[in-house]
Amino acid sequence: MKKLTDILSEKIGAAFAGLDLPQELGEVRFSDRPDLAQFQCNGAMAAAKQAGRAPRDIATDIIAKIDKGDLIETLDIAGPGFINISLTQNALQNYVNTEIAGLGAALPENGQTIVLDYGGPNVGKPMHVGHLRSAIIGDTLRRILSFAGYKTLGDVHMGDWGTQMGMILMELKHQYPDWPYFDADFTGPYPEESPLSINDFEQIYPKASKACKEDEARAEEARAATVELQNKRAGYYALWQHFMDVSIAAMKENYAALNVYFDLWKGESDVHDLIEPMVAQLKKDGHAVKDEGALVIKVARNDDTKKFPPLILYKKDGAVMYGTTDMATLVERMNLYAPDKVVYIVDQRQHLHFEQVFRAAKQSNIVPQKVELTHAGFGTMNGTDGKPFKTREGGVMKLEDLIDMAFQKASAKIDAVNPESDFSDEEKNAIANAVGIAAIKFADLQNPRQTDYVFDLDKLVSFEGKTGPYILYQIVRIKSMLRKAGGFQKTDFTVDDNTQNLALLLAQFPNVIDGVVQGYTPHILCDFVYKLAQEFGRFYAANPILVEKDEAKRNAYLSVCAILEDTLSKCMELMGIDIPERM
RNA sequence: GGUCCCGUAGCUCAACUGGAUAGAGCAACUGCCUUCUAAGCAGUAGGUUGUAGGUUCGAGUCCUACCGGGAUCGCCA
Repeated sequence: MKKLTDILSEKIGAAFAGLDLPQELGEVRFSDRPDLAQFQCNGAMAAAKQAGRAPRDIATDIIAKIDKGDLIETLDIAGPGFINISLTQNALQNYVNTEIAGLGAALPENGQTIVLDYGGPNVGKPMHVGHLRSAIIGDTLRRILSFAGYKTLGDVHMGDWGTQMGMILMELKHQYPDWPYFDADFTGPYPEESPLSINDFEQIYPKASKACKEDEARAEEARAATVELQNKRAGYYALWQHFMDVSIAAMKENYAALNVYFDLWKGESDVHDLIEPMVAQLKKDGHAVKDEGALVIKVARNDDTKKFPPLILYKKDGAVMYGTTDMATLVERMNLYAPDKVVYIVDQRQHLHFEQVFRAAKQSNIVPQKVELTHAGFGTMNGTDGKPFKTREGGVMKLEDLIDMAFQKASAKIDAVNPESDFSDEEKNAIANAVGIAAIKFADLQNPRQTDYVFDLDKLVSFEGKTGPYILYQIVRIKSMLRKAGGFQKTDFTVDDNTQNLALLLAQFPNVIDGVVQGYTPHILCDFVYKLAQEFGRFYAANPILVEKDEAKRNAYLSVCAILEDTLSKCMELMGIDIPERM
């Protein structure tokens, strides 16, 4: 899937080189003035100073050196020195047919392995809307990187080993002191059934958290319990095991509903046994040192412009922190997968933490220098008041409640739009589900990854305008049309006045994929698929296709629609959004 | 206080990392269903890109100052 802009850049770049100017100046991009040309090159203006000549003169010389061949239709200079380029209809058509049409298959493997760390649900807490972004962005990046040729490994990386576990254990001890799990003399065996269901956790954690905040003794108790759990005290460990079973079952349900998948279901606890040897080695090599009662790795550098606190391996009470498990997790990942890149899709507020971990990992050679460690942070989900999102009751909205809300709304919409539909209950539910999930995922993904965004429930379950359901709708209209067309003579993509914009958009697909891969920014794909769907909408409204009398034209347009369906569907697939046959 | 991020249409956000006339959606207004799904299409209106300077052929984008908002800065994650 070679980029059209690369093909043109090579050609123009060679002309620059021929004038003893840097080849990079020949970089060509899709034009932001489509009324003037399809492509533009701004290099002549950039070259003006260094060449000591007027930009338009340079542009004139560049153009004179270029053989238009069958590729370029027009090549001219505009404004201060823009070089405007448009392709011949044939060239554009060939490109779409050879590089874009039938792109169902992923790109060839590039030999690189990339570990993606996303999800990050906590054991012992129900999943809420705050878990949405990491899951959706991470899973989409996994799909896109995979499509782009990487070997990807998505790891859910559960929070199952931190202080919140001690807090929950102690809260339960206060509520149920008679449970055998808390009896240090109990010799087992412990019950096989979990004494708690996932719904119980809704109450327990908030209570535990409140107690620890208000009462230092309780906080201390929780910290101590955490250490004991991490040392695998039998009763605590057995109870913790129940938390795990119950929580993981619930997580799997939530993630499956969102079409979010993981290759690895690892958690902080999985690397527990790696911590001791890792720390021993770090001490031996002089990386880990005692400081203010804790064992730390110092990561500050002389040229730092901000304060870099050390990474704490062991707190003064002996418990490990998430930095410790993150380090040990890197040890494991290097051993098991030897990735070229590790990307963390985690809240932006943890950026400093990851900078610390990355420095520590590189300083100690736990991670080889050439391995790329990236924190692809995402912004906070704020309420309409601009503060971190909370429900009216002050809590957070559960993920399954959000999903159900979207489902209900989609269901009502189906009834309203088509009251006499022949949808079976089963099909209707499937459609409502697909529409609801599409709405939620697309609404989230279209926000740039890095910035905070406002959690607006109405917007999240909206079906009109720049939304997931809009795109599904356009695809469904194509499907419906192709069904009604029955058999038709399939042709290549034909470029004419009515399909030119579509062709030009389709041609941007490789640039879009590349853009997402470079910046880990899925919203670029959202923009693309929306524009494409919109352009189809125009085409569809302007050109009645099924009733077209000219059979060659009818076939050609139906074929264009088929290629559009493939591309649009591919984009949705890359976001893990299912498409119904009808809606 | 140090460091970093943000401020673009009434609202929510884009703008391919310095390019031409700053674009979408929502909300508002006007048209379009006896042609393929109106969850749609076409159109109108809406802007001194927080303010003031600067850098240059060219600034929403870079620099400086100020105003306003946010994040973060050692034993939570």
